[in-house]
Amino acid sequence: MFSFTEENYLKAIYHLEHELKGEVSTNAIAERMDTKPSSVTDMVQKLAEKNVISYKKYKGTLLTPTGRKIAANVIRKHRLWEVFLVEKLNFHWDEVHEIAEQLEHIQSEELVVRLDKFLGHPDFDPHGDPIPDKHGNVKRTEKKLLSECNKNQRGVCVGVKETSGEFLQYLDKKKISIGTKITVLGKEFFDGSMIIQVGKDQFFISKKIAENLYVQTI
Amino acid sequence: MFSFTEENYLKAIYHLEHELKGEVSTNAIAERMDTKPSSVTDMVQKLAEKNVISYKKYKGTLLTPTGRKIAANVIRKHRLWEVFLVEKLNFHWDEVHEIAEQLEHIQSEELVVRLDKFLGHPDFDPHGDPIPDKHGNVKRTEKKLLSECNKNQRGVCVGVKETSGEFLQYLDKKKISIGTKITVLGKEFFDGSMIIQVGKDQFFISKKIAENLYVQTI
DNA sequence: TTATATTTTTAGATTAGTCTAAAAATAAAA
DNA sequence: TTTTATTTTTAGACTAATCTAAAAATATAA
Repeated sequence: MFSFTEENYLKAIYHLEHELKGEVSTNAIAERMDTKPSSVTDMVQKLAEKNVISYKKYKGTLLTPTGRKIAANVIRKHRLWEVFLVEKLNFHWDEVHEIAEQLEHIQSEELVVRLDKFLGHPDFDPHGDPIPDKHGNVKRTEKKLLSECNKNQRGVCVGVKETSGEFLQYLDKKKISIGTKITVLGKEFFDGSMIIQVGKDQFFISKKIAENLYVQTI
Repeated sequence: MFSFTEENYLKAIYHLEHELKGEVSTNAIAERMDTKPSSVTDMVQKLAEKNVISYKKYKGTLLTPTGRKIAANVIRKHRLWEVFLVEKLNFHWDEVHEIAEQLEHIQSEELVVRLDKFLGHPDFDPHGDPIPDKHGNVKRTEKKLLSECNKNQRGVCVGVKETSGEFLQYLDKKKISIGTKITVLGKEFFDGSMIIQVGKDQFFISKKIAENLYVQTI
């Protein structure tokens, strides 16, 4: 139905629409896709023809509801495969993107249904980004940094900002991973350090740690 | 390195080389790939240029060792993914080919290593075809039909010839699937029927059943 | 508000993979 | 061994996606 390339354009426009909160310019797409503006013009004209984006010359583009659904589905597949790669094949968070970029284009409705079930219907990918549901709807619950949380708040770890090996190893040691529930027991205003609870353990973390952990408050 | 299309050509030539036990003609490739001979000529010239096949005008082609290795690796991925789809996602044997045709082209050495490990280093795919190892070597243990076995022979079920729903349901009922060990307890020369042992059960099967089950004798 | 800079589009070319139609080589039959 | 049939290759054209270079539209600045 839609080519590999067309799907990638739709995905890029989807992301840019949210980042820019409005029409997406030809140049913005070209930069994101690492291609030339003239190529983008050709493609958006083709996509407009297929009614997946609305496009007015010189005015930028917006996804149509159909286009948004297609894009969300590609993103759904991308994130489900990332969960698979991390949870089942033990890849690290920062190794899976390129592979998922390929897997997201595999065509099979049934495959997605079964993969989703196999993974236990996950809501977030290993980077903490929400996985769109089968209708293309996304739980757009803004993730925030642990450092922005206050005393007695609780959150689920949904991702990291920093992805260095040292940091990931630190988290491993502290048994913090995606899905881990964290409670802020105390916060020091002087240096931003915190006392947090993870499972049955309570321990101290520096501001630097708290600034690199994304949580979704609950 | 090699495109989706080039990989498919190499795979087709690999299979045809074994089926025809020698050079593969342009027409044979065209028929297998569902394309025109003129397109095949263009492609084999390109592949010869890249040293993955040897090609003499009007004389057909053969894989070079490099080409054979690439083809075997694509087939390895295809069959590993088929195992994944059947064993982990509970697809049926006859539903997985099309999806595996796509998955076989995903590029990532590490992915194959981990998938193989995750699946427990399987030797056969759900159709009973052997999975080439990482060097491209295949255990070319000719599978044979159960009907060709004699009294007291033992074999591992490695595949089916017939793939109708009724037949697969029959096998399910009798608890026969890939990897199941079968012993021929008796064989009736008059009608080719057999008494076989499967696990602790012993039962009668008709010639028709025995003619549609592939086993590898052990 | 006119001049300048930026963005976007058009025109024409390129590459991979395919096709049709016709020519050339090989194989089979008389 | 000629003739006929089949197979294979070449030549030229098409589509999708890209590019460069130049033109047109829009935005910015003097």
